[in-house]
Amino acid sequence: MTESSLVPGLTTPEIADIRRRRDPEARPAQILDAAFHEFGERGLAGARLDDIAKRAGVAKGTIYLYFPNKEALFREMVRATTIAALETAEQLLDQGDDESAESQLRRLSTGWWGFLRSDRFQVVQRLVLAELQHFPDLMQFYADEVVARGKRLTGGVIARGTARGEFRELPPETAARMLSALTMMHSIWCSRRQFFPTLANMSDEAICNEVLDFYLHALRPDHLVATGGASTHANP
Amino acid sequence: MTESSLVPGLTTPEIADIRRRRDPEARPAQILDAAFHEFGERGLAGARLDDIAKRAGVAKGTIYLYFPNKEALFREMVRATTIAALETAEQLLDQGDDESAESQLRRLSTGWWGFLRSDRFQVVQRLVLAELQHFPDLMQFYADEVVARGKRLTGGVIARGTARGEFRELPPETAARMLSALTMMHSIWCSRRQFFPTLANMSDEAICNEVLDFYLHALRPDHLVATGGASTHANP
DNA sequence: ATCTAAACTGACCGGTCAGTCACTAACACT
DNA sequence: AGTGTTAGTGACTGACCGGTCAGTTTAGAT
Repeated sequence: MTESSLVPGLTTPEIADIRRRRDPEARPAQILDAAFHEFGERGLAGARLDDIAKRAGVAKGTIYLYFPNKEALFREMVRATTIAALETAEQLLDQGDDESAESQLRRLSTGWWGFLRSDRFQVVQRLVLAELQHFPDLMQFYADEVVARGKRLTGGVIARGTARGEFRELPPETAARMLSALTMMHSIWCSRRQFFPTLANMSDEAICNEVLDFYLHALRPDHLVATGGASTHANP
Repeated sequence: MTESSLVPGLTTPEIADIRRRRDPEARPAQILDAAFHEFGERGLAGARLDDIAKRAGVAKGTIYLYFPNKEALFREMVRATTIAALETAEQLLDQGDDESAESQLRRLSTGWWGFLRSDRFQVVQRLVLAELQHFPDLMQFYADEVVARGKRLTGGVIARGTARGEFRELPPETAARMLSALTMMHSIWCSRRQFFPTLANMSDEAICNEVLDFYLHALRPDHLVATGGASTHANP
């Protein structure tokens, strides 16, 4: 903006391409990206379209070329982010079939944890908790596509572990839900680390391991005598 | 408003007391109560002072007699609700010292669960997750007064259990945090029951028990052979 | 009855912001 | 160069809402 191509006919095509070339295909993603930031920071009511436009590097009017109104932009933002997040998560699906269920679960959970801790997911999670009650269809979408899918995946691994006698008898759905609860809540707390003394001086990885150790202990068959080993007792 | 006391001199004192008596002392609580509803529903930016006033049965101006502005009202609302919630929770403190740690923990957690599931707490929780990042001092207050206090209480019981050999060796802080994570996340999910098929047809009590059974299993000493018993396997 | 202070009211003001639209810029062709 | 089409702009509008304040009502004192 400060320096401009004052000699229109003379600007080399490359430069012109870079800074002025119109690329309508790219616009929606650009706007959604900015919306992601602003909605994440301020929520639906608090975010201003002017700010979203500024961040996206377009005029406010341009937003309305691609989205009918603020609410639709919000919906699309949640949808798009959720889907993008899912694609990331899906890459965890590569199964090591001959692994023990425990190590498979550890691998899966560690990947999942990385995903939970990503910026994008933190924002989506906050929005889901704060605002999605007013958008039942979005909530349903999220519940089906994120929650149910994740639960099915984890549940499968656990069922396999139970069948192999690695884990105790427990409905896979329940077991999966418990793992979800532990990891999701910890990921929420992690993003507020400053306020929780104990978490403040633990690394993300350490927290993930602590959760997993705890969780796997709860899955151990009653009759098995676990002889120490996996537990981490590092602490203040 | 529709029917009025048109004969001022004749209204009996009692009736006058009931419907027209001014009671300035009561106003803040009344307003806070309405604010609780509206902020809980719409968030800080989304709630309208006109609506809060209407719900409180006062004029908008009256709010400004007791609170300097919207933000202060929000802060006070969170503070007041948190404190009220704490007082409720504190009543759980009556200790049964000779109980087993397990049954004490169960009693404590069941009470705590009831608290988590209350309307007031659900709202506070949503607000904490959604907006308290913008109010670091409130967040700190919440972390210290609610989270830390709760953790200390639970941690104490667990430490006692560990000392008595009922529970395995595990930092009480960690153990308390795991219980928190399980119960809080489940209470959040419960308030969105419709979207989670499995939870939809479980009672609050059943969910609480499921969580506790799972949790206590994770606390069992490695060398102990638990012979079934407490697990609930009711399921679709 | 009259007066006063305190409590309360709600029309109003001014700033903010979602949404609009008349206009301009860039490209794609002849 | 000329013309049509598509993409993009940003000043503007009107609704909305936080905050104010001149005025009204009430409780109680005299």
